[in-house]
Amino acid sequence: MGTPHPRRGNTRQRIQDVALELFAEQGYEKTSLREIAERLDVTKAALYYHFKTKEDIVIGLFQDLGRPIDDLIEWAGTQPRTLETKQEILRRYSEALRSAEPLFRFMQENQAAVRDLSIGETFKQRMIRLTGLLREPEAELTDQVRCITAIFSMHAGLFAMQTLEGDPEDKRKAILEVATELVTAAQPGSHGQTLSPGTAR
Amino acid sequence: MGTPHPRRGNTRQRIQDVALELFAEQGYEKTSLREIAERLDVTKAALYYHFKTKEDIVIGLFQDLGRPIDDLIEWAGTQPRTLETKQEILRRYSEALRSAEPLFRFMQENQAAVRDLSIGETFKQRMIRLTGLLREPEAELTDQVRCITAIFSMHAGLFAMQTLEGDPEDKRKAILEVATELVTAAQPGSHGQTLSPGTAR
Amino acid sequence: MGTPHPRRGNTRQRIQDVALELFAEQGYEKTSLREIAERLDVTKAALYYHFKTKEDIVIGLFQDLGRPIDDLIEWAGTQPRTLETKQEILRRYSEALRSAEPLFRFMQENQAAVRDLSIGETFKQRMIRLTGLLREPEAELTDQVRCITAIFSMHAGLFAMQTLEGDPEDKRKAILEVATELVTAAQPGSHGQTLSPGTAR
Amino acid sequence: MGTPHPRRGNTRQRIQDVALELFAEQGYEKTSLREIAERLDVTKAALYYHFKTKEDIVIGLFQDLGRPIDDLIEWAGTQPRTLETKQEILRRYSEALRSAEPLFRFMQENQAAVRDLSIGETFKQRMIRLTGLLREPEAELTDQVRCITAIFSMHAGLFAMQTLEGDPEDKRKAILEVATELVTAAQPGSHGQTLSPGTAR
DNA sequence: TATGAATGAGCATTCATTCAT
DNA sequence: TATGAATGAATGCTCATTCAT
Repeated sequence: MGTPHPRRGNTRQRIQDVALELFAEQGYEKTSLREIAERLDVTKAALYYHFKTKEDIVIGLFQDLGRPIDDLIEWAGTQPRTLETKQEILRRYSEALRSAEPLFRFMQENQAAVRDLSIGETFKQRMIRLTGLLREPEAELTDQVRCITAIFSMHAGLFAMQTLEGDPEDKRKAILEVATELVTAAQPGSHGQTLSPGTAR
Repeated sequence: MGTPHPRRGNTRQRIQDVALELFAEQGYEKTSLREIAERLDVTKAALYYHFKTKEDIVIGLFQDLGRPIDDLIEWAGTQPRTLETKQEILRRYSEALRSAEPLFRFMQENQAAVRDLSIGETFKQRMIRLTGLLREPEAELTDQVRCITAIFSMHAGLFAMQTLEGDPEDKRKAILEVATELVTAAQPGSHGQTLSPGTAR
Repeated sequence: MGTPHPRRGNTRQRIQDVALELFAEQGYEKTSLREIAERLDVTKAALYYHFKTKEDIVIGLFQDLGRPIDDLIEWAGTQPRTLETKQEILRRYSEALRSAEPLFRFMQENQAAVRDLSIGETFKQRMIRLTGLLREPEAELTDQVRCITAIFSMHAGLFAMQTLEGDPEDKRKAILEVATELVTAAQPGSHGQTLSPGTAR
Repeated sequence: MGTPHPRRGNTRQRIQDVALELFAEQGYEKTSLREIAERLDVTKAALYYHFKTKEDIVIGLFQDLGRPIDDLIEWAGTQPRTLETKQEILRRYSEALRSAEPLFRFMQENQAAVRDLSIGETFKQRMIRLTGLLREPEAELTDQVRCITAIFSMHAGLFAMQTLEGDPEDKRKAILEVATELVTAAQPGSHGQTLSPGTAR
């Protein structure tokens, strides 16, 4: 009675949407399957038809939304390790983050929880590979720190910059500019150079 | 001394120690009071003699270990907003982080969980005040980003730099140097300046 | 032939085969329809096309495989209550057990579960009728025990004799011999007789 | 209100009592902790204060009630392997069964379920050791079967003999007598002997 | 002759918390 | 300064079953 829910074929997608929303908003552990189910007006058992476990939902999200990062890493692996490549990596990473913001906020804010989900290690490996593409293992420690900071400043952007007023897109560009600057300064032979005004677009 | 229950009367302290260790290691939600009690070889009820709730343990930790940050902020409020002050803030912050590493790792990795603990907001306010002391509200967006990044790169240091080999103390100094550089570059009138080699100690 | 789905149209049979295998191996309650379906590479719903309920699968098994016992009882009812008849009953029962071993092991090891399946009572009645054909109600208590033991020693053979080394068929014959001996000793007027070497084949 | 249940100190015992009763009556899997708790008028959580898992309840029962069998086996191990010893083993086993009847009925009727409880293997080992004390490994197959049957006829007594009318104690003695007879007949050098009237008491 | 999608009831287990002693 | 015993509420998950297609 009422609307007796016609078996819509998009339930799996809807579960993922709601789950990500709640995970990002309240945290992974605090979000119960009951809550997700209720919000979708289905039973918990329905969730289990589509996903084998709660963790499986996260895996699904990661596979669907984490793809751009994988692509980026793969692409970067084929490029020469030039400064230009590194700058392009940052540019693309910035965009990838924007397109999957909730997922990354979720990972960022639930590191402890995510750590013992199967994807925790996967994700960590990705980040290591990504930073590995930016830093030169033989460079000075500070330069390596610059590169890693470049990446993580972008993550910080997901929440720490909320305090800043201004158009989100402007902020994103500013963050990218600073990150680019850091990577540029870390480039071998660039020491003592002028901080270039940046070329982020 | 040397007994399994050294120096009676310090149970409160021991609870905090074990709790912080477990919170940082496994996450706040995943750590149960049963686990803490077992590890201390007391009953759960004993925990409740010393702390009113689970959240209360965190509050206690924060009051005891978060103090240096409070002091830092208060001190900074009395100083002139010069570049030197900002550099000194970073220096002190770096040290504060080192001395309370597990607490900060815990906060960092459990943001979602901490957010709806009473100290969540408190902590957020502190960070806002802290970044407020570094950045100039009228400065360009990129400069503000530089300042915020300076702070958060230090947080990232708590885990992201594990991938880097080298003495932890060396890494800390390198991170501080980069942060200092960022804040320096953000200083009004410094644009186009040479990146100074840094003065972190 | 030889394909994973040999001879379409025999699904009902295949369900019974797999179900019995799993029921005997893991127990009735521990075996879920999901498991059966997965092993057959069909959906749970398919099972419901062939059987109205889980219990129905057991009923089906019983009807198909329990038949020899029914036949045996019916046949025995028409025979004179002589010692020879009783010996023949044991011989036939031994063979019936062998031919439907998994079913009997299942019943043996899941008595509690089977008890509140509709066939539980049916099965019990059969056993009562069967022992009724061997024992003489007016005989001494020990003689009655001998007869009942004769039957149940054969059930024990389904698992308890695993510990014994030797060819299964040899064991079966030995069990039959002992059972025959018991029934023979229970025969009115046989007391004080020599234990005959047995005539089991 | 009503009788606000004074914290009685015997809850653990009461749990075991009710659990065994229900396990024996309805089966292990079919008996839920909710049911046990309700029957005791406590919450499920209270059960978990006393037992770590459902399985743990069974383990507790086994430790408390299975003791006599352990004692018997240990005692038997110290005795000479004479016919008299074997007869005494049967006598004691018969009594042990009587004193822990519900536990054994439970094991008997829930073999499948018990098999993958930790005590399943334990129990099996006990039975193997027990039968090992009766049979002579070098004897003929039929003699070995006789010995194993002797033991298992007693188990059968727990349910199969319900059909027999008569005082339970009389039945027990009759079963013991038949079992004794079987073991006696299996004794080396006894072949062709007269079936002795038995000496069970 | 099946499947895809779902349900309702239930289960074992865990948790933070309470309170009399 | 603790403990023993318990609770109420929740959680993730599984199961047999249904039904439209």
